[in-house]
Parts: sequence; C-alpha cells; structure tokens
Amino acid sequence: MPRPRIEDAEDRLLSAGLNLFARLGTERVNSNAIARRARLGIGTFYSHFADKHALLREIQMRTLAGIRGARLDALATASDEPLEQVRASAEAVLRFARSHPEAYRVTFGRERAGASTHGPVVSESSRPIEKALRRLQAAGRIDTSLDPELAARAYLSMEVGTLLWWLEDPGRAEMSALVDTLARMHPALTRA
Amino acid sequence: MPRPRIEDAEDRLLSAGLNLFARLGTERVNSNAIARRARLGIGTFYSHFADKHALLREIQMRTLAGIRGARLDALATASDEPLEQVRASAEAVLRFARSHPEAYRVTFGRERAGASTHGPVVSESSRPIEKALRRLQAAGRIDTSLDPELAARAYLSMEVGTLLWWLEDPGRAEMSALVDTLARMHPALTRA
Amino acid sequence: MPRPRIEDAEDRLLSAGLNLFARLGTERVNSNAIARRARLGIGTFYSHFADKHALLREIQMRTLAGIRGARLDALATASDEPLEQVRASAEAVLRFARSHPEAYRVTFGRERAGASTHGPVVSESSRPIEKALRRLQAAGRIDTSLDPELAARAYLSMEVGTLLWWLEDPGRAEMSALVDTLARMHPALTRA
Amino acid sequence: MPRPRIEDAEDRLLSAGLNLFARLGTERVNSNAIARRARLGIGTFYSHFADKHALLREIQMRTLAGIRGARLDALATASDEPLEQVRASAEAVLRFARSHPEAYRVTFGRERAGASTHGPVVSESSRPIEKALRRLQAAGRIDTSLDPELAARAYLSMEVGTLLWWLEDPGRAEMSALVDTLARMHPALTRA
DNA sequence: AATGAATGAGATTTCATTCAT
DNA sequence: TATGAATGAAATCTCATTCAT
Repeated sequence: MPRPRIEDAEDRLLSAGLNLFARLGTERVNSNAIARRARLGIGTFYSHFADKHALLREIQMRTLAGIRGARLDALATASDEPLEQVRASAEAVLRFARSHPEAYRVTFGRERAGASTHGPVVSESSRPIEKALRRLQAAGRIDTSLDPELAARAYLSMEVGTLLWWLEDPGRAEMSALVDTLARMHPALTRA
Repeated sequence: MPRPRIEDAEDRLLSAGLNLFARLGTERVNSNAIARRARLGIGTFYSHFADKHALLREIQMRTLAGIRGARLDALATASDEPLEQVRASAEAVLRFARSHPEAYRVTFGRERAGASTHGPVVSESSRPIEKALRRLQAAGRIDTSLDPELAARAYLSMEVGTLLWWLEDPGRAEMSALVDTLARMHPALTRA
Repeated sequence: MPRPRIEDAEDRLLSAGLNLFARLGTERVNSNAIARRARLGIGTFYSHFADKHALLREIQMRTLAGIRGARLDALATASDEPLEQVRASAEAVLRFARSHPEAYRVTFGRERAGASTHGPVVSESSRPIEKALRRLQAAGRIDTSLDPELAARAYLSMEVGTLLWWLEDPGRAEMSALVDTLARMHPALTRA
Repeated sequence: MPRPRIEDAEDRLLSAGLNLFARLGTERVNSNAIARRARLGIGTFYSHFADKHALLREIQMRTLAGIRGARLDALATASDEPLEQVRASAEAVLRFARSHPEAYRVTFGRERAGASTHGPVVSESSRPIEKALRRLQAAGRIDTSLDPELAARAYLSMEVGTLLWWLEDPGRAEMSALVDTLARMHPALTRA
C-alpha cells in the first residue's frame, strides 16, 4: 500500500545514506537501514538506486563536484602567485570539509583493505593539481625534475590524510596551522 | 576424522589470507575461502584465528614490524644529516613495499568508506616520525612553528598514498624519483 | 496527471503480454514489463486486468476460440469421410499455429513442473474430438473397444506436442508430413 | 549451531522437493519450504544444490534414468515382434508412472507457459524411439514415408499427455486400455 | 589437533499492488 | 481514465560459526 507522493525521496535517501555511512562505514550499513532511516520502504530505495554502492557513488560525485566548485571559486579570487593559489585552494577544501565533514569522510575515507588505491575518487581530484604543476613548469616557476603526476598524487594523499585526521577532532589544530603545513609541503613551493 | 598435525598451518593461513585479501579486498574474501586456499579445513582456521579480522590484524602487525625494522636498519646506517635520514627512511620503506606489495597494500589500503581515518595502523607508524621532528626542533634544525603531530600525519599520508599508487604499476615512476619527491616534500626539509 | 482515453489500451496490453510471454515465459514476465512494453502506465494495466494471470487467460481464451473457429470452418468444407475430416482439422490447426506461433506457444506451452495436466486449456480442446469419436462409434465406423475420452486426450497431446516441437523450428518438417503423421496416428483411423 | 551429521541430507532434500513440486508445482515451492520439509537448515539446501532448479533437474534425471531402465528391461524380455515391443515398452512406462506418480508428474508436467517445448527432458526420451523406428524402416517392417524424428516426438507427446491425464485419477482407465490405445496409435503399428 | 557438514541470521533483490494526483 | 512513485511481503542466497567425529 503506497503512501502519498514523497517529497524528494531521493534526497532523503542520499542524506540518510550519508549519515549512516559516515557513522558506521559502508560495510556496516545496508540498504534496509538506509531506507528505514529515510522513513521510506525498501522498495523505494531500489526504485531510486541500483544498490547501496550506487548511492555511495552518487554521494561521492556530489561531494567531488562541491569541492571542485569551492576550489575554483577560491582560485578565481586569489592572485596568481603560486603561494597564494596553493593557500587559497587548501583553505577552500578545508572550509568545505569542515562544513561537510560527513560528506568528506564518506568520499575520501578508506574503503577496502587490499584495495590498492584511493580509487577513481582520488584520481579525479589529483588531475587538476597535476595540470597546475605542469603549467608552473612550463612557466619556469618550478623545476622540471618533478614528476607532475607523482607530485600531484603525493600532495593529494597528504591533503586527504591530513583532513581526515583533522576531522576526527577539529580541536587538534588551527585551520591556519593546517594551511601553513599543507602549503609548506606543497610540491609547487618546495625545491629539490 | 582428525588429521596429523599440519606443518605450519598458521603460516599457510596467513599467506593464503594475504594473497586473497590483496587480490579481492577484505569484503570479498571469507574465512572458508582462506581455509580452502590454504588447503585446510575451515575448522582449522578457527582453531588458529578468532575470525577473519584477527587474521587480517596479524598480517598488518607483521607488516608494520617489518617496515619498522627496515626503517631502523636504514637509519642506523645513514649519517644523521636530516636529508640523509629522510632519504634513507623513504628508500627503506619503498624497498619493503616493492618486495612485499601484497602485504603493503593489505596493511595500508583503504578499508571502509566513512571510516574517518587510516586507523590505528597509520597512527602507529606516524609516531616515530613525530618524535624525529620534535628532536630536530629541539636541536634547532627546523623551525618550531611546525606542529610535529600534524606534520608527521601529513607526511605519512603522503608516503602511504604515493606508495599505494606506485604499487598499482611500479613502472609509473623510478624509485629515485619517488625518493626525491618524498624527500622534497618532507616537513623536515621544507620551511615556512 | 490523467491522460486522454487511450485507443485500445486493452489490445495493446494483450499483444505486449503475448509477445513477452512467448519470448520469456510466464515466470520471467511481470506486469510492469507488460505495461511498459504497451507504453502504458502500470495503473492502466490494473484497470484492465485483475492481474498477470487474467491477461494470460484472456490470451489463451482468444487463441482457443481462434483454433475452434478454424477447425470448424475446415470441417464444414471437408467431406464427412473420417480421413478427410481428420486431415482437414489437423491442417487447420497447423495453419493457425504457423500464423500465430506466439499465441499457440503461450496457450499450449508447458507451465509448471509438477502440474499434473495440460490444464483446462487442453481439456476444453479435447472435448470436441471426444464427441466426434463417439459419433463415429455410434455410426459403426470405428470399433467400440476404444475409450473415446482417453483416445481424444491421447490424440490432442500428440497434436499439441508435435506442433510445439515444430514451431521451435518450422524447417524441421513439411506441413504435409505433419498432417500425414498426425492423421496416420489418429485414433479414428487406426484399429486395434 | 550445527546438528549432528545428518544421514543423507541430499536424499532428504530430493524427496522433500519431489513431494512439494508434485503437490504445488515448481513456481509455488521455494528453497526454504524444501529445506523445512526435509527438516534441514536453508544453508544445508544450498550446500547441496546450487538452487531450486538444480534440485528439480536432479529429480528429473533420476526419473528419466529409472524409466529408461524399466523400458530396456521390458524390451529385453519381450519378443522382437514390433507389437510386442511397443506394448512391453508402454506397459513398462505405465507401471513406472503408477508406482512413482510424483516423479513422473514432476518430470513431465508442464513447466512454463510460453516455453515452446517439453524441453530437454522430452528430447532425451524421444531419441530411443526415433532409433527404433529407423531400425524398423531399415528392416523394411515399416514404410519409409514416415519421418522418424517427427513420429517419435508425436508418439512421446501422446504417451506423456496420456499418462499425466491418467495419473490425475488412475480410476479413469484400465491399464490394459491404456496400453491398447497407445499401441494402436504407435507409428510403428500404423500405416499411411 | 583437524575436519567439514550443518546452521540460520541477515543481506539483497523482485514485483504485484495500491492510490493520490 | 490514466498515471507511476511508493510499498513491503517474500524469495534468493551468503557466510561466519559450531561441534560431533
């Protein structure tokens, strides 16, 4: 027996999923729990998402889009001095993570032991950094001995790992200390 | 019907588990599969490990011990110049990861989305780095504006993320480029 | 939002159902799929048929009526020589099956393992044959040792089984060979 | 929590399945019901059969083997007069069906509407009849205008349909009347 | 100690059916 | 009359765990 048309069942499922994933992890959450928390029938879950992982992927895609947008906004405002760019970008991500800690953790948190990577999620994010490094090399602002792909992955891993750690307890460090540290270790601002 | 004492049942289970975890990830491996691959009965599995996660933890502990040992050996040989220490340490871990890629991936690979951290495994590893940074600060070799705990986490995340990415396809980068990059971005060798 | 009265919604549902049943079998077709294939809403399905089985029954009833009509037309034209009657009847059914293979298969195909019969569908069809045999016995044209009900069932099973087999691949046999075989084995034309 | 080693769990599942399939049909029986009726856990079901259909197939294979054996025994005893062969064979199957009515119905009963055939089960059975007809043709005992494959299918459909009808209520006809009718309509004993 | 058949809780997934629009 | 999102009972299947041998 159906209920009256639910306002935005999909959004409710996404936010129920986000909340549960963030609290319990992917493995310990099942489709039933998500539907129940969204106060929807299990059938409704499956009429919106193929399965639990499809919902997870959707959360991650939305989060990545949000971070990408925040980063681009920040970069547009900052001067094109590398230091400024790096700091602005890091700060933008930090602010995003602080205001959407669940989404950040669900998107970048560890997923499977034995999985060799942070997966497509991290790959996608490291690409823009890689491109920026190449641009700086072309402009002669950083040395060409650096492998841009490698350096981008390295920086992103650092950023992600640091933020995940910070989000566990934001009292651990001042935002400014985080930005300082991330900037100081950024490949564009270090030299061989 | 009981069988004669199996030579090294535990080792066989560990290596079967390592292999399966590395290939399929924790979630997609079950205790029966591990026992079967070790050519042992499922009952034997449970007489050696409390459950699948106990076996996984044992693999991780052994791997961490191996890495710690390799790092210490390398540091003992290197001069106490920070650059040398950092490079020697990174190289030791790299060599370890290259010769035990499965163990490295199973130990440091992502586990659960929504888990907020790299878990105790990474915590344990970052502690020695944190101490080394404090020592350098005390010796006046690096500035005190750096938060040692934060910097250690940041560096370790970078190292782990980079190695996991590299292990996916070791052809991606030369070992020397990896060492260069990790060293260049190391908090002990950068300044604000 | 309601839509304008659909032209022949029922016919569209019947032919969508026929097509799907024939291709996938009753079990693997659901009411939603039928409605979708008819390009109608699922609600429309239920305003025309009580459920999936009602639609199936309707298809079968129409098919049986078609076969009965074809048989009667053929018999009316044929001489009342038993051989002629039998051949004309068989040929009529054959032609019908060849031009409506889906309907024939959906009507006479196997339905449930463990169901003890060809169901009411076959019963209904065997009745006229039974009556014809009784008439021939009364007229002294065939021996009375034959049990008309049994013989009718036997013949009909043969006809149905043979046609279903033939429809799988009509290249398997000429229509004339089929008519010859069915006639030769017909109880009215054989003797103890 | 396991129970003591069950004596022949597989046999119990097979007979529970046979009984339920015969009473309710494939569609209305599920793996849980079979396991419950066998007084076994559902897990036990799946450690013996891949699914419900695997169990059904096993029942059918065993039944076919039983019928084949019974037929061969009867033929070995009978004279090689076609009439005798045909009657002996029909009688053997009849006896088998009467003493294993559930197995016969589950093996030959209808399965899926829209399925075009009696499936591999009937194919396998018609092959020996086809061969016997070819032998008779080669020996000049029956005319060569008959298509052996077609005639074998036709006869088998008749035999199966007749027996399924008879098993619904064995009081419907004497065994001798059934044998008479089947023999009378057998392609080896009729002529064009 | 070693075995592996048996177990059943629980996760996933399907689909006939309803009813507010 | 037509619609289709929502529903949840029910079926399928997995796998960690036990324990009699």
